Amino acid sequence: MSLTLYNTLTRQKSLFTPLEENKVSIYCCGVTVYDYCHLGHARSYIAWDTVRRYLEWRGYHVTYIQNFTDIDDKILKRAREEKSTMDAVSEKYIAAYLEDMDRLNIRRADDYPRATHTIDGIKRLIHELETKGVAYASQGDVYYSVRSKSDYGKLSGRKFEDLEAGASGRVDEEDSKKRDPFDFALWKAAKADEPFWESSWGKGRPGWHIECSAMVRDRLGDSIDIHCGGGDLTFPHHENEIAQSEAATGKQLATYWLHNGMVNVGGVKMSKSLGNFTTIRDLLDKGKIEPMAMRFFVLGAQYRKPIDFTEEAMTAATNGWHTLQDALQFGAIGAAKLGWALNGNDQDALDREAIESFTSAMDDDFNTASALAVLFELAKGINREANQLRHQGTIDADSQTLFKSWNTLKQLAAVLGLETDDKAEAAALSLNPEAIEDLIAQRSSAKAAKDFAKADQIRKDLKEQGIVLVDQPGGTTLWHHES
RNA sequence: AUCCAGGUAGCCAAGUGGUAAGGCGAUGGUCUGCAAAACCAUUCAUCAUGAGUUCGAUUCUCAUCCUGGAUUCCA
Repeated sequence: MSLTLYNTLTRQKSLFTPLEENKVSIYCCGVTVYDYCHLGHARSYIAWDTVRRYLEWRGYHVTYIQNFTDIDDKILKRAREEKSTMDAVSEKYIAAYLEDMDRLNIRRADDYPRATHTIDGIKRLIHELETKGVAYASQGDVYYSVRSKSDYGKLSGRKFEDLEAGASGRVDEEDSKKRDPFDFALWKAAKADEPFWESSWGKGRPGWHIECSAMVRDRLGDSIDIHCGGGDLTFPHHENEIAQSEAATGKQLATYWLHNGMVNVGGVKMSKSLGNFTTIRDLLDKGKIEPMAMRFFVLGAQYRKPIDFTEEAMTAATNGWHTLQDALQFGAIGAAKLGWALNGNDQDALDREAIESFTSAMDDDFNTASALAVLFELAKGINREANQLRHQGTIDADSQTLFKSWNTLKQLAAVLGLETDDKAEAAALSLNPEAIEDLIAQRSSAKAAKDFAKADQIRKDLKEQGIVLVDQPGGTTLWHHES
């Protein structure tokens, strides 16, 4: 089996071959920190987190770098609005970003470089481009000369004629400083009351695209394996990154370019500028959806496809996740009633067929939707046995076989970042079984005396503590933890 | 307008040159004093439209229509 992925650069799926055997370097375009993250950001970073987890599970040693853009017009605007400073605004939203992503079980990057911490690298890169004659200074600004690069447009599939068609009628205030309207800024002269850095071109700050080129080089080198980000960054951002980096180094910037599809609302892209966004913390804090259900929602479609955000979809995702969650939490029940030893290191007890199906789904450009079907197959078997155990006190399957299914499910779900809260599980299991049995006995007496009000009250009380009672034929009552 | 991606059951969503995974929902059933939950079963697809290639296409090619993204900050 071999991993194949869709490369925006070549417009087709191709075999994944890292530059260095068993090692993968990933650079992911991060957020501009001037506001809280919305579902669109969640989708993107859940997708890349899953890619990273899968590659590691596949045996690669992954280095994952993601930047924060902390110098930008919108941050400055926000700072003025909040009567704050650029730094304070950045810090606030970086902290918020990390909080949100932690809740979605998105693992922290190996490093989070920031534009403002990479000024030297940025200036050095611009100087190199100037020396090579592909960049020029103009009234305190520095521009990249797009036409100096013969393969400009190779990532987005654009030709200059296409660009001209789209640019017609648009007049940029910077145009007077540019030699060509398609040239873009590497360095911008400082405006009054804005933060700036000293440079040989005068006081100023970096343009948007250059920071990523500099940070990739600084942290990962001239060439990396995977560069990823939202599909809306393909042009001009990633196109320009390629232009700058490759002009400077003469080497290919990234072998694979991966782009995730957008989250739509009512058929239109969710975006801050349109104002049709719902923040992650709003969804999570208001109990509209659980973190893992949000993750499940995102994983329900292949990462390149657009997905629609609707109330209905949130409900469906929640219900779907609960089905998997039930099966995942069966481990605790298995330990309590079937004597399973959960030491978290059961590499041998795995369902090979399921592992293979899962791997072949994920090997095909990270097809999480298809991979989830494998999880549901496993969950189905587990939940059926769980039902037997709850209702009859026994299971049909062999305990070891069942353990194998559960163990496989647990591992594969973790590869997708779908994990249950073990602490809550443990807390629930710590309730005293004797006390529960005692209450069940009281309820049985009440039922025998036709005092159904009392019987229902006992059942209700237990329910509030997470204990569900199931009456059996013949008068016995089994109980289990709510999952 | 140009470039890119896509149009699969009530909804979401995989996939394949030989008539199509999975999830959600719905319906019925098991169980029960009544429930709830869970489990079991079942239901619905001329795979956007037209043409072409082929023994055969939903899957390949072309055209058309529709949707989204990009061309301006954007995950």
